[in-house]
Amino acid sequence: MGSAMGDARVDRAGVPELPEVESVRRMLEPLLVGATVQDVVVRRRDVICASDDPPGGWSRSGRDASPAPAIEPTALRVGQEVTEIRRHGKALAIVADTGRCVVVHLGMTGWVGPVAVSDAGQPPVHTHVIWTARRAREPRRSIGFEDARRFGGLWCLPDLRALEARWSELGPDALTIRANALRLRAQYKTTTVKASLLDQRVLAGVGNIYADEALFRSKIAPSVRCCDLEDAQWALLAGAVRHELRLGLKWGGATVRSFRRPDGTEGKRQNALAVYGRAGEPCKRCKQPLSSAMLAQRTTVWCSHCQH
DNA sequence: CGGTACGCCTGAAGGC
DNA sequence: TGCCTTCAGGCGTACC
Repeated sequence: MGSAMGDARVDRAGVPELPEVESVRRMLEPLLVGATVQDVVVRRRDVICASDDPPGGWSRSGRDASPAPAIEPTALRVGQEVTEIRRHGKALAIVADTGRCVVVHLGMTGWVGPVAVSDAGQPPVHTHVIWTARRAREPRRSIGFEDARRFGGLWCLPDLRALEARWSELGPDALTIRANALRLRAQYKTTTVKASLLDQRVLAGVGNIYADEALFRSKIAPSVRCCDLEDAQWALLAGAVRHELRLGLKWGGATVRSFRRPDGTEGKRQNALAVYGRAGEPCKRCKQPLSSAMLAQRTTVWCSHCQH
């Protein structure tokens, strides 16, 4: 059935946060770097956004009905060679030797990887763009961008300068975030620490799951205002963010739900989550039932006994 | 500035 | 079993 044999399957149903995106990047690197693009098929044009949309932004108004994006969708043109695959926060960029690149956002259900063609020769329904590329002395490979819910998208940029400009509007990458960098960006904010962790302009890469997990690890309540945090707490928080993201990466980017390993067995990371999805269940530290509330428009779970 | 609500979209999961 | 509702989520806009 699938042509994805041998490749580490990352979670497709869970929500891609930084570890999931980094897992995809690492999986793509050996497949695409050094490969020459031989074909580009755009099966759904509206997943391709205009290059001047705001960073991390989805200009819905410019998607469905627009006759054509500002830049031709095939920024990764036939004949170009892929030189690298970058990541910043939750964004990926496939960079070509010409400097042109395609920024990929996975949204909620997005994925990039080998296309599993059906017996009838059809790619999965939600595979919207397919690049066929070939490295010297290797078979042709079809790599697809799929995204059932289409909260994700692709942006075609003309050069690396445009990529850097775009990413400079995001906060520092969460995987290597240092306490001072985080504190300097958020310490005077009157918003809650949870909202700031989710704000990609403050810190790039953290989503709802890892925000709650990092707050639990650092024993900080999600509703605390940034400006009320002590220096020591910023240090704890930055360390907890790095720790949780690295843990997620170690598990192959598994988050929750239908994480499957290449052999089809269930992943184990979901069992390792301390608070996310465990509202009402006992805290792993103090055994008191975990609290749950909407904060920053997100379901938030924490231990009111351990976190202050 | 911040906060709140809503929209986008589909599939999984739960209720009846 | 099958239909119906609810929920999940990143990130934008609109409005207070």
